[in-house]
Amino acid sequence: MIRFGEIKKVLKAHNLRLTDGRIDVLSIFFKHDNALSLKDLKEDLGEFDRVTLYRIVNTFIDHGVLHKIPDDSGQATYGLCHDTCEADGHNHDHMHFKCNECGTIECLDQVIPKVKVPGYKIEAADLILKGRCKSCV
Amino acid sequence: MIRFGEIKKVLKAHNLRLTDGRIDVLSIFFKHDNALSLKDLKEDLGEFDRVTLYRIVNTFIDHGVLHKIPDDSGQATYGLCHDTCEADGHNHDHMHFKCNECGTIECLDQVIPKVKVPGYKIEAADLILKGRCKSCV
DNA sequence: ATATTATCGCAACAATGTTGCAATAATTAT
DNA sequence: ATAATTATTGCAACATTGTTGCGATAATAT
Repeated sequence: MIRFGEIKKVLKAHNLRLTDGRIDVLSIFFKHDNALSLKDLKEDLGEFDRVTLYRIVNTFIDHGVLHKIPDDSGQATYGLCHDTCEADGHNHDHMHFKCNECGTIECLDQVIPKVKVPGYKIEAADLILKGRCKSCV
Repeated sequence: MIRFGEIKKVLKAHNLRLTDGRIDVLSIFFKHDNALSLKDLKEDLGEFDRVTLYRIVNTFIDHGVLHKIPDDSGQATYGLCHDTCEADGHNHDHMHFKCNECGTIECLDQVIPKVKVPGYKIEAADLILKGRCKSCV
């Protein structure tokens, strides 16, 4: 069960107005514990304006509510941010996992190991593991 | 200087016919040492059929000549594969680097550190580092 | 309750992904 | 070297997704 108070808190914390669309989108993310693509969201929402959804997701990214997870399929997915993300910058250090079987992408708790590359200044990293998830092993 | 023999060898090795378009595309990859997007290629090629380019790149991926590097910009880039890639599967373990300054994406020689996640079967990994590249530090 | 300001919904266009198919080019067999 | 075979190209066409502008509408502040 998703509490409205939870949702409200998140939106307020990120300086976002409480609108129906945003509440619906955020609810969907709370309901799932995996990352979702725009397509997933659209399907879950049913009748919903494409552009509005696009803008809601982008606004969420800008305000540190969601983070974008790149995928070589071309279909990016989005995952909920942790408390550490704000409008002025994301702050992620966890890995992602993509299941080759069911296609699900999820955020893992594990932290990306720090690597060094001579001559380069590394500021952030994206690690996407691929294989079989818990449910598909 | 790019040798035609080099190009020919690669195409033949992957069971691909030697066509003008493929030679041109492959030349571009040999000429650069960073990954390239479809847009980059199109610009470099000048007059060139969009669909043909799209198919050439996809064919190259299918046959293990190029690999796709996901990027959260939505614009995927492509990099040359090493000898280990064949039509029946890619075999990469190197990291990628994206420069936040100049936008360039390159393949690094360094190998992605192996990680384990309890309950998951990991078969492959994509690591994209972000920061300042050698030229932009 | 009203003023202010952000968001929505729609139209519109751009860019990219994708398929079918006839024309053409590359390879193979003769 | 030529003909037969097979793969690739170029184009049209359509689907999907990204993106902007703008008036209507809804959310917050006064």
